[in-house]
Amino acid sequence: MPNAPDIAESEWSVMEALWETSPQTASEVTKTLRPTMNWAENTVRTLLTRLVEKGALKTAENASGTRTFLPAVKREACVRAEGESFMQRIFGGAAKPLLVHFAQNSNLTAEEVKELKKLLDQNLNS
Amino acid sequence: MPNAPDIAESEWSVMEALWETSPQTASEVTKTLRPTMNWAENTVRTLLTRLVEKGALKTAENASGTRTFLPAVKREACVRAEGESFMQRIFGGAAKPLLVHFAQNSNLTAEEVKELKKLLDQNLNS
DNA sequence: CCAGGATCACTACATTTGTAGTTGCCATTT
DNA sequence: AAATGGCAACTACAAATGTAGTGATCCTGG
Repeated sequence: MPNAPDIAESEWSVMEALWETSPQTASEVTKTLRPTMNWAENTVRTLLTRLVEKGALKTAENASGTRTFLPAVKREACVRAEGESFMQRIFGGAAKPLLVHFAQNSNLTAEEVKELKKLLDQNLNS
Repeated sequence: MPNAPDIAESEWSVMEALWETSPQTASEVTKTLRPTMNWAENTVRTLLTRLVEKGALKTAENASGTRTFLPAVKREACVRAEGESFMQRIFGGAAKPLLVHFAQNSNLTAEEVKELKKLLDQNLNS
């Protein structure tokens, strides 16, 4: 049981909302997402249900007895899993070409470059 | 029309085979992929057809009049598109967090770290 | 007490993806 | 000529995804 279920693209937005703030009821999540995704409430409910089935979310009840949703998996774990899979698919699993690609295709500020270089060094010493 | 069509995971293997060597006939591609993906030839043909529909591949004929396939889009463009979309989905479109993530989650050799740092610097000066 | 909004649990339905199978046609091989 | 082997064009079909709609309940304000 990989503790990071497969999360589809639309589902990811829902997860983000709950990683950001939880627990939330279905309608709260809907409102949270309203500005970005203009989804019908039922759409959000479907996604929530699927995520619970996948084990990505858990449910609980709030004071008023309404069901609320909260993450059952850590964001970091899911990011790692997605990242792994992406790296596998596109870069044959190798981190360096991936880093090269993004390093070359991004406009980083001098500040960011500095931070990244520091991180790279730490990565070595650890 | 973004010149980089959406390429699914299985399809990606087919594309890789053709970016590596092209043109190839359907059965050649099948043989090329045989070791990794153990696909029936019809499976490969289906993927090839879909990729042609998507505009990711073109066809031509070889000397013996058999249809051959070859990329219609550059690998680099597709990698960029996939990368964009991934960065968008998982890191809200920001390159730095993405780079931080992969820098931290990869075991790079001292050599690789050195190269990457150099790249980051170049990225700045350009 | 009754209507209306909130919740839930189902159902719906087109696309995309993964993975083939079936059939028809042609050129080659006994 | 009949059978065989490739190749092409369709068809198949289930699971996953995106995006809802419907019907049953329940609680709440008039």
